[in-house]
Amino acid sequence: MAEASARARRAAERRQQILDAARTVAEAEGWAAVTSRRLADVIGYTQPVLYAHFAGGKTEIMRTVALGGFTELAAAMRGAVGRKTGVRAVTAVAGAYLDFAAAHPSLYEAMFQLPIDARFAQEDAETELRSAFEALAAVLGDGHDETATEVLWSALHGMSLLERAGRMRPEHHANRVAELAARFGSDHG
Amino acid sequence: MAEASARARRAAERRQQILDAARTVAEAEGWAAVTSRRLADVIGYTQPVLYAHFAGGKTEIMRTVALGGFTELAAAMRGAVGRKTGVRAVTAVAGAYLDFAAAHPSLYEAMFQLPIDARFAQEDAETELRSAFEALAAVLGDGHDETATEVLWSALHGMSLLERAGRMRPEHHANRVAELAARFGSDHG
DNA sequence: TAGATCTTCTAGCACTGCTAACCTAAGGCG
DNA sequence: CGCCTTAGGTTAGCAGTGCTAGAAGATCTA
Repeated sequence: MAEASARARRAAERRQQILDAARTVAEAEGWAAVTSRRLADVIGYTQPVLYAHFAGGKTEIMRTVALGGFTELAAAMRGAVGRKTGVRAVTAVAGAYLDFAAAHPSLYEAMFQLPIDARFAQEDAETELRSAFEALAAVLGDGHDETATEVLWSALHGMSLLERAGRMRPEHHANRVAELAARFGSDHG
Repeated sequence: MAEASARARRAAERRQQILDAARTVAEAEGWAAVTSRRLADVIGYTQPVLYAHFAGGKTEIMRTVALGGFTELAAAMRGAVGRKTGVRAVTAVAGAYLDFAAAHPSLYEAMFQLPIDARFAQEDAETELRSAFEALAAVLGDGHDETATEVLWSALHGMSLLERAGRMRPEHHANRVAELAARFGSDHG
């Protein structure tokens, strides 16, 4: 028993090591640099060990990293909003969202570029995704169905990607957030 | 001279062949299937021929395909809007945009996932990009600076990606377009 | 017809994700 | 204690990727 749990613990530790390595390398050099040989090197083992912990290979590793990202994003949004309401709440959540995407571009990429196969506005979605969606829905206040939240999410997602891709004028970042908050912070039929 | 132009014409034809092949294969099987060997096969030559026409390799081929996509997108948006104004114009342009993205997912992917290195709201941007941006700006009417257009573009871009990724409820597509039009079709300080 | 040039191919490099087969070290048990 | 099973790790290799150097072939020029 003690042996078995020790075994399991060591396995869990290495599993976490792999995830940490993947995220670290990805953030530093992009996902293209996250190769199986590279990860094996970082954790001090050889390639096939990765497949012992993640049968799905690189894809499953990315997916796991991505789910952790949703948890972090949800926390960041909730922390930024606090007890604010209306335009101020939307401004806060938008700022937190865009800051998160800008600070962890590779993590964000894994979260959205990857087919995680789940809708946000759906009860049986992964709890990580659902939690992030609800943090966003909260700022729109009552009287709004989930459609409005989907649209707000769309705008934030698109903006973060276009800003990162250099398609938006960087000096107008604050203006865009204000514009967005004005259009989503007050009511519309 | 006639020989030289014949030579040039044949080169241009093969160049176009390569672009067509890339787009066809990409639309059918995704960009991962667009390999240099595959393209060479389709046009009936061997790999190195591709590099004679596109020194930048696969990246340059994708970039060229992408620029053509912007021209098509701009035309689709202008055609859909016609002489409409206000909420009806935004609805039309949003519909055209999202339809385009849904109809040509791989082309759209190349247009935005690739670092084309240009901002939309910028005078010296590639004319293809600039044209598409202006088609979008037109529906917002006068009295709006380019910030509002950037935000609208963000929302459309994000929505098209999230719908394609399966993160949005498909049956609420029309609701999202209506929601978006309501928030962008009327004035806001 | 001889020579220069332009075009195309063969062959191969260094890399990718992934896997089969072997080898070794540890744990369970008579 | 010593055997035997099993889990964990390794080496070696497959099929595929983008890309390129150098040889061979076709075509136009003089």
